[in-house]
Amino acid sequence: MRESDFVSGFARGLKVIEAFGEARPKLTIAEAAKLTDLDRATVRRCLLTLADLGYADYDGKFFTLTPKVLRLGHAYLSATPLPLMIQPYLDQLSERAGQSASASVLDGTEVVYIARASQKRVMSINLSPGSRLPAYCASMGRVLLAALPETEARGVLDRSELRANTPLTKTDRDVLMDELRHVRSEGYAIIDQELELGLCSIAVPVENDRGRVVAAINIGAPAAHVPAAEMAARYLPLLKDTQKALRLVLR
Amino acid sequence: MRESDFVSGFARGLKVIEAFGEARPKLTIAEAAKLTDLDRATVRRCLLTLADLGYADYDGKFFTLTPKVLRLGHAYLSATPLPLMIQPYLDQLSERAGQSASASVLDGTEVVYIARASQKRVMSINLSPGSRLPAYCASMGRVLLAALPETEARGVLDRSELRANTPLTKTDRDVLMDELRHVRSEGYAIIDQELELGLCSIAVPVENDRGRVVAAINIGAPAAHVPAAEMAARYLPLLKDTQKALRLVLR
DNA sequence: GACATTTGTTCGTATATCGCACATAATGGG
DNA sequence: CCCATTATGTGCGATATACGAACAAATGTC
Repeated sequence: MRESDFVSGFARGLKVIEAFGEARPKLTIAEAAKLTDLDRATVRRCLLTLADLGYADYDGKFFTLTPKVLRLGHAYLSATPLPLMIQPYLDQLSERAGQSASASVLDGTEVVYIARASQKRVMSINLSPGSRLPAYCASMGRVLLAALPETEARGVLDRSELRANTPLTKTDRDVLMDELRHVRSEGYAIIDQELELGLCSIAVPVENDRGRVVAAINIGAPAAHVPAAEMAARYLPLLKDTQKALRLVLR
Repeated sequence: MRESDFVSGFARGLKVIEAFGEARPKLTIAEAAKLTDLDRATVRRCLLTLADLGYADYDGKFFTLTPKVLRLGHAYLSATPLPLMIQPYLDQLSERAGQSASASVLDGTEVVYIARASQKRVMSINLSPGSRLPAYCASMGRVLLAALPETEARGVLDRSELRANTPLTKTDRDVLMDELRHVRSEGYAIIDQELELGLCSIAVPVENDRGRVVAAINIGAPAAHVPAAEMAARYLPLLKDTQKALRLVLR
């Protein structure tokens, strides 16, 4: 691609949108400029553009995103067959398991939730389509990383900031690579409170009809209710059923 | 705002993202150009920019969005406390009712889903955060419009294209204004197959602790299973409970 | 297989945008 | 209340981008 085929104004604008998030519901021009590392004048123009288009509100001091930005994510969710296809299977899976079930894909070092069927809420973390978790300590992340060639998986881990979210979190890259090999041979991954104390999850890859891994699905359960050791016995058959059904319908 | 404070390259790019959707998972440059009414060369630059940033894939012919675009919508969902706060209540509501429950806010003439807890799939329409429905014929839309000053509500209706989605759809603006007054006095709205044949729904407003309406929640059910006349008796108490709980936690 | 049509790509130029520097306005501590 | 600090707004030259047209490549039609 030639350099002139790149619209930097567009790229800058997207960066500004992403500056909003978690702990930053409202931003001033200067804050957004710092977060995006762009010139204040540029950020200002982007924010005013967003406001003009109805993607943001401006009270003279703070900018806040409006629900209209959901159109952008929705463009993906409704345009991509995957979330649409998976959702009903996820609903059924969640119901049969009596626990929350989710589906995700890998994006860089993170897993991105593309669909979710939640049972009662057990996690402190709120998850919805678009939510992201670090891949290295999530069950679906392990499964998706295991599906990559070793060198690529290693690359992702190298780029990941390996934090010990709990005392149980595995943070050694070599240990994690061993774990991925284990996941690959077993066909599923179990996370025992590595992300959050009290939470276990089990995931399997979702393959299309050509055997390519296109996503992962998981079931999460409170450790108090379902010890990690029991996760496989209780939920693996259900997950495998869903996996099998999906393989037949995903092209 | 001065004209020079508008980044048209950014605006064009966003338009290109929104060109993807429902029936358009993959677009060629020419298709996207037609849909956005932009020059082919311009669209091409936007799409190549998206691909370069990882928001899109390009196989030489078709462009498809990647899960990375979910970051954009997620910037709103995670930046805005509302969806996060509501989700667990919605999950509980859905479970108790045994039907899908949703939350939405008003954006122009449409309601935008900000959270959803789906039970088995009963609707032909696929709904997820970011999905939009015309406000005039949706239960949450009625409730949200009823919360506006009369003149504003009327303004929204004037700007709405009132289509008769089914024989039961109310499309007369005066009839709708009467309906809004009724909704306001009763504190809930029921839609009997006005959006889609076979689908009923009931909604109540969600107020914060200062009594301001900040969203709406609803329960949808198949008309065959739950006639419109029974909606209130079956689900209004549950909705009112949730409404009351939310009023206490929303600031 | 030749022709018509559509689609993708390149290029020159008019125009819009960027980033800087400066002006102005708000904020906050002493 | 003043001054230091930080944030916002604006004019301008250098630079990047959009447009339209022309060309190249692919696709579809007969």
